[in-house]
Amino acid sequence: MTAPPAPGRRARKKAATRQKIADTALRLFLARGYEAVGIRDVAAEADVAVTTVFAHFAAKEALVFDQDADFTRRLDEAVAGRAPHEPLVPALHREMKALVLHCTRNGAEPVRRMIDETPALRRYEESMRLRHTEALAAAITGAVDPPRTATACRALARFTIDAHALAREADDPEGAVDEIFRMIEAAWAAGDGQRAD
Amino acid sequence: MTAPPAPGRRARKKAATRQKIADTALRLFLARGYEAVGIRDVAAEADVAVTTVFAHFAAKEALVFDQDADFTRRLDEAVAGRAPHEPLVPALHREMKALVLHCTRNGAEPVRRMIDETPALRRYEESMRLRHTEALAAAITGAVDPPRTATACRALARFTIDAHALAREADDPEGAVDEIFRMIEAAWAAGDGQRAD
DNA sequence: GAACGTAACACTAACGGTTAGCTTTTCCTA
DNA sequence: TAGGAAAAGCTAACCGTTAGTGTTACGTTC
Repeated sequence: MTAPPAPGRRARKKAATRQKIADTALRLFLARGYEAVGIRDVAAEADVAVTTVFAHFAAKEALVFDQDADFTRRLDEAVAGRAPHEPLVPALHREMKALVLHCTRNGAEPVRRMIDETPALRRYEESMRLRHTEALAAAITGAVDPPRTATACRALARFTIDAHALAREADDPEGAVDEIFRMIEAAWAAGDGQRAD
Repeated sequence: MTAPPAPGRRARKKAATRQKIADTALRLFLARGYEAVGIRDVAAEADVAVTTVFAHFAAKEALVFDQDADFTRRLDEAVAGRAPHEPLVPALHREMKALVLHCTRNGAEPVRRMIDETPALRRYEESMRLRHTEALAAAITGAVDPPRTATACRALARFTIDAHALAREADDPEGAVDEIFRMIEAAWAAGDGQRAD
């Protein structure tokens, strides 16, 4: 789907630079603390110019959320690419559970702790969720049959993304996802009396 | 509850300064655009020092969201101060409808349009919602009887705040609140099989 | 394979939000 | 009325971010 056709030296060097920046940044952040490390520190340690850092990452916070880029894509596929006549909510449930498992795996705890302790990173994560929510709402609106109201579709999108946020903070993330999706299932069924205008 | 005991000249002057800053800022923002107006412009036009602006407002974005400060308080009261044995969700529904009405009243459209058009303000609003969500979750957890799981309480808090966000973007805000709360009611009832650990 | 177009990167300088450090003014209160 | 403290001012800087402008290295085309 997103297969690299033929990387080429230029593309490989670009990817390597990006990776070096991300690795260096994460290492410094974990060693000295996110706020104690400046962009200029990262650039110097990675041996690149400050402008190069911003050519690869839109903001300082984005250095921390490097691998979460395919969040939207995976949810889109779970919605649009599900088996014919497979109900919508269980498909979201399944994919969300996989995403939560992926985010709570071993090795991610120090990063997660740093995010939880840093207001700027929490804000950034929440703004990422806002983007994910809007993308998911569009995917749901286009994929639900028979159609539902725009408000119901956008509510489902928000509730689904909420499940991710809530699960990450819960003691038992997997169990939390299941519990929340029981609630979401009921909510989705409750609005079923109404059809899209 | 938060009655000023005896304002005193100092407190009055402080409030006046704060008000002058907020009014000046909003006027300049609406006249020239949020991003085109700097903090130094606001300070100069309000005839105060830059540091004084930040003594009253935590950030530039907070200048726009001045009156929304009692959001948390109103929801808290709706939860904790509701009539004995009044169910939780209808109380939230009622208060949220009032809040949405208050935010979509005449006269607020230019500000709302500015917020919608400015990414920094949208991000800030979402981070305010994060705070509101946490406060509401705590209030719900302490007020629900018989107790429910922590996850269910926090989910209800998030869904409630979602209703606010969704309603503001909907064509018919009041109708959207009603529709979403039908979903929330079902979600809350669905989790009722489980009790707090 | 030589020349051209361009993507990636570097460098400098600045802008704008934000804060620290310190002084001055103004009010409260003992 | 004197002393203390809150409020506001001033200066200077920090830090994330961007614009402007070259410079290098790769890809492509003849």
